[in-house]
Amino acid sequence: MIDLKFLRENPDRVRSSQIARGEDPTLVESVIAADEARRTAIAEFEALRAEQNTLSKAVGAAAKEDRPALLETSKALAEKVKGADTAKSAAEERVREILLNLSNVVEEDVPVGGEADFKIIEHVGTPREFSFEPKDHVELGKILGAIDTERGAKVSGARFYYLTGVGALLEFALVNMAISQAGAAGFIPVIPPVLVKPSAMEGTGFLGQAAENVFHLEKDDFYLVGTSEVPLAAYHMDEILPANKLPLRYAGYSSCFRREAGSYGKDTRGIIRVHQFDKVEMFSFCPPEEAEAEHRRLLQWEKDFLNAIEVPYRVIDVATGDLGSSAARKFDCEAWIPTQNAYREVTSTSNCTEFQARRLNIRMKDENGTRPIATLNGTLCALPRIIVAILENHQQEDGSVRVPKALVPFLGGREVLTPVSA
RNA sequence: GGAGGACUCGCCUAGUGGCCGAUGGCGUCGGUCUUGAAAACCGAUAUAGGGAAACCUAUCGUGGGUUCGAAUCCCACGUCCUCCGCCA
Repeated sequence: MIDLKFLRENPDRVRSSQIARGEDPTLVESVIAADEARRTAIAEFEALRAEQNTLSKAVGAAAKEDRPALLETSKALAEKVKGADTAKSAAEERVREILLNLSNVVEEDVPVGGEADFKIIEHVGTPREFSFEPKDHVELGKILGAIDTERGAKVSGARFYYLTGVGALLEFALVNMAISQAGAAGFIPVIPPVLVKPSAMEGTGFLGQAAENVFHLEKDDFYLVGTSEVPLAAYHMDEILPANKLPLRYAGYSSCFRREAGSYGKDTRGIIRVHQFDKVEMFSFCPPEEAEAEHRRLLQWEKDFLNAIEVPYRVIDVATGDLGSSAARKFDCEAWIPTQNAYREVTSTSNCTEFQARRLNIRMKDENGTRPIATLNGTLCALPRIIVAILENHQQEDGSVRVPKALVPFLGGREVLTPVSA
């Protein structure tokens, strides 16, 4: 949710942000009009209410014989107050409704355009030249006894999989490596709930344009989170955080669930796009004026992790039209996937400024009083995709896979993953 | 799932229809005293909204209701605690 006052004072900023995103700029006018109506309604209600309050006091103080007359007027007034109250609530609700449909205001130098209009910030590492025909991760997963997509489909359907043997071990190793890296950077490790109430889902902005991609348990009105960003952001819902504790950084490890509606036919092979996967996510609460710097730090930690697993990747500045509604800016890291001859998104970091915090009613307190706080998130390690990147980039001709140096200690000293006998 | 009990301003607490935005203590902040500190004493100490301002309005777990008037009465829900049953 963007700030009403900011919108009132900078309608043009908001309008151009909406246009850059390819979203409706006329919402700005709607909010301003609704806000006018709201303020009028509030003034009316409050005037009546004040009158009623004084009158009510008079009733209590009045002599017995004067009461009936006073009660007469009071009763009539009570009716009016009720009406004005309803009108006020409706007007406020109206403003909120429109406000919730407005996306966050994008940062000034974000590239404008759609999904394809991202700007490449840098390339790190060079795609390897293979002296043999590289196998894809599905095949490697089979050879290593690490990934079983067939049985995943048998048991749960398309886009499900089992990680087995060395595949499961690889997940544990990567999670431990991620958590230990995060811990060194001051993140508090967290294992959050993955079923959340609508308020948490809505507060983080996932019930808007992203709604079709979340699993909903209708009977119990729970949502399955698509990322631990949700329970991490909502962790401090309705709280005021003291400034001297900021930035507060959390590293959440959880399963993530995504319906992948509208992606039929995309990435149907393998575990690039699945309904359920595990992820270590960084989340940060910090003062708004530090958000941009914090965003850069999150990006750096993502790069550190990718550097540690020794895969080539590039960093892109995601274009306005491809940002989530909460994000003012987003950087993606895309790892090189040899068999696709392409860079594919493996991590992503967003600066949500005060947008999420305002919806979740999270504020900070310093000597100048309470004010909104900024929230940021970034993927440290999305398991399946990182596993894909490792298997495909470090494979050897015989189907074995070299373990990146940094990961070796987390795999009990194992330096190579070797094919299991058939 | 069943039976009870609780929920008040950072914490603890007073408050059963108008004098209550709300008592007192603790904590915190400022001051007096002191070389400094402690103690003692004095004072301050919620949030949001409307208004140019004076000031006004809302908030006692949440939402409804009764009433001229609700922290206080009624209903529903939520959370926590205790006991019973079931269970990884």
